[in-house]
Amino acid sequence: MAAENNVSIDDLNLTASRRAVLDIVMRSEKPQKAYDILSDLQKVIPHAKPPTVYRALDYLINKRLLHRVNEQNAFVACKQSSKCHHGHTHRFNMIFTCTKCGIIFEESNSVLTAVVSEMASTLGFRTDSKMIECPGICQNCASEIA
Amino acid sequence: MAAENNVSIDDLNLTASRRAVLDIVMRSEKPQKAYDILSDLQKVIPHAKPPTVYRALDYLINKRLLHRVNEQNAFVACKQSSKCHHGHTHRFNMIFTCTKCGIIFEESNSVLTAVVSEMASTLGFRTDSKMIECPGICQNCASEIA
DNA sequence: TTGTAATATGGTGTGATATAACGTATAATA
DNA sequence: TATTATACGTTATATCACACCATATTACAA
Repeated sequence: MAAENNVSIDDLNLTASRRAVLDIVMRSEKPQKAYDILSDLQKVIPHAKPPTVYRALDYLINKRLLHRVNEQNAFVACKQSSKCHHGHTHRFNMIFTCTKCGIIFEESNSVLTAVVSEMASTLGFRTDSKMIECPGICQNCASEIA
Repeated sequence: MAAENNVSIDDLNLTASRRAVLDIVMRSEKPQKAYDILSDLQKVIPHAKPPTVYRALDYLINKRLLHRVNEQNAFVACKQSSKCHHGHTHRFNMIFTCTKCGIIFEESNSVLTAVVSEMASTLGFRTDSKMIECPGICQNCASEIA
């Protein structure tokens, strides 16, 4: 397969499909569904199939560039990784997910990190991803309901 | 439909299928998948179909008897509800989920509750379910890998 | 330069998860 | 009784995810 156009920085092998998937996800505020990503991807890589997307997503998640939002079966750019590498990766990030509109808020917090770390270690539990999810309703949707 | 066998306590309308689904989920330590629940359910209600299970699950989750574990697409009995109603329902419960074996640990903690409540209210975010998920690897699986 | 291992991709198919839609039955109540 | 709300039966389909096998590319050692 032609790999002349790959970009490799920082141990990152961004092939055409990986770069395209990363672009698609990063361009959106809200988490993107795999098959929506596929539709967009096919505009650039017409022969792309579901495995094309899932492989790229797996790779990018492993590289900590994307998160999977389990509550939505969807994928979003990692705020921390995309902005900087200021050494905050040991912190826990809370993802508040709106079950109405799908908007998410990703927040890091030292007290959160401390308490979750302690709970996990008490259980002998290893927490690799440092991503926590909390479902709920965002302010916007809450006001529309009321 | 015959509803003579329904049990209604505490505003709870436990029809045959709901009671059976609740039993199936409560009998297991680990979260149960919907189609596994369906298989078990069909031993009691042979004509049960996927909607039968999902309707019962929705109902039981709304009544706070079950949780959905998003990381696993599976369902588990709520520790708090099944044991008692000691007024701890305002607390946040963390569900640590092992991505290897599927075991979960549900823990409540006042510091966690305080910090998450504060983060949520800063964002104007309403957190109804009070369930937070944190994926990782349990001690057992971690030792097997090593 | 050839062999080989590691990685990435193409393409097919299918397993696993979830719900829409429509009709019917029952229960509660005006 | 008529009306409404709720629950259920059933069919079909939508959605999500990956196993599998073949092929292509790269890097590197022999």
